[in-house]
Amino acid sequence: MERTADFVNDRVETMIRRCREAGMNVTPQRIAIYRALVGSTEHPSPEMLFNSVSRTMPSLSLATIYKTLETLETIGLVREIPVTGDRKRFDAILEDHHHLICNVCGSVGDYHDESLDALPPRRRLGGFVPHAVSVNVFGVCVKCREAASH
Amino acid sequence: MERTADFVNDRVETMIRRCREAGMNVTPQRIAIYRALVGSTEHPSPEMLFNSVSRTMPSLSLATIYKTLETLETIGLVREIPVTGDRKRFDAILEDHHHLICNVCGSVGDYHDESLDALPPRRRLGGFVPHAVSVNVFGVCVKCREAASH
DNA sequence: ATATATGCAAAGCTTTTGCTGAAGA
DNA sequence: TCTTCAGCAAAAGCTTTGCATATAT
Repeated sequence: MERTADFVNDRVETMIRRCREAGMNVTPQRIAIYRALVGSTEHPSPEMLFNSVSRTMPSLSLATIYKTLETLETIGLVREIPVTGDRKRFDAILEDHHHLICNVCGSVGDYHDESLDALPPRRRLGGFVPHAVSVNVFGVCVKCREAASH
Repeated sequence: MERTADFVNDRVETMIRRCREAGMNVTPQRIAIYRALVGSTEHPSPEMLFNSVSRTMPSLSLATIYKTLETLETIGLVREIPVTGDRKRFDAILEDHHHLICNVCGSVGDYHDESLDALPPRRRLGGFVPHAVSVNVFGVCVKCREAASH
């Protein structure tokens, strides 16, 4: 939870509206999972979400996390992000932005750059029809750099 | 196998040299797996490599594919590429290039663009030290577009 | 009241690991 | 000859699925 309460509440309201429009039930689990995801900047895995949400909702099951993420993905509220490694990672921020991926610890941070947002090739690429562009910058994050210098 | 024989042979020679330099044995399995990977443009998963290489080397095991990919990755001959989905995908082409990812069938194609190669932020990004940049363009590939129009 | 979702447990897949025999240097 | 590797089978880990109960509308 690293974003402002106003931002998160705004997004949650939208999410509730979109669920109703899609004819889906609005359950406490769905709200809590979405709230945790939209409030986080670490692009959590299902397990990370489970650990954080189940603190306040101890009956929550990991299966519900998976089902909810898939459901929210189908109505365009959540997306899986491309990463290497063993766990899936998700994002609830769908606006153009890019990712800083740490080669040491695997953390995924956000990175905003309008010059990159502008670069999506809107033209066709040899028959491939582009919809969206995602830039991954690989390197070493602040924490790992500091840890290495000790 | 979609690249020229000369290109592939060249890379395989380099790979053999690098293995020796690293004090590793050069086995038929390692050569065959690397050859299949460097000769492919589809960024194969371990299973895809297994299917293609075991045609000519029936005794090959999937475990060897995994072990070999990891070994080759540690000496910088291979890398895992960031994708969504259930399977890992690998690339033996380490030079700057980017990926066209099909939202329909999950295929991963190459995409070369010098203007993108130039954009890696060489400066630090708020403490994050960038090493490499990878651009993923999501969209619909030629095959899926054609299939959809029938 | 009815349709939908949750939670549990089991199953399914991909990936990893341990060990023994085989092969490279 | 000595070290490293391949293959097998078993284990481990993440994700999905089926079903009964609980909940949203």
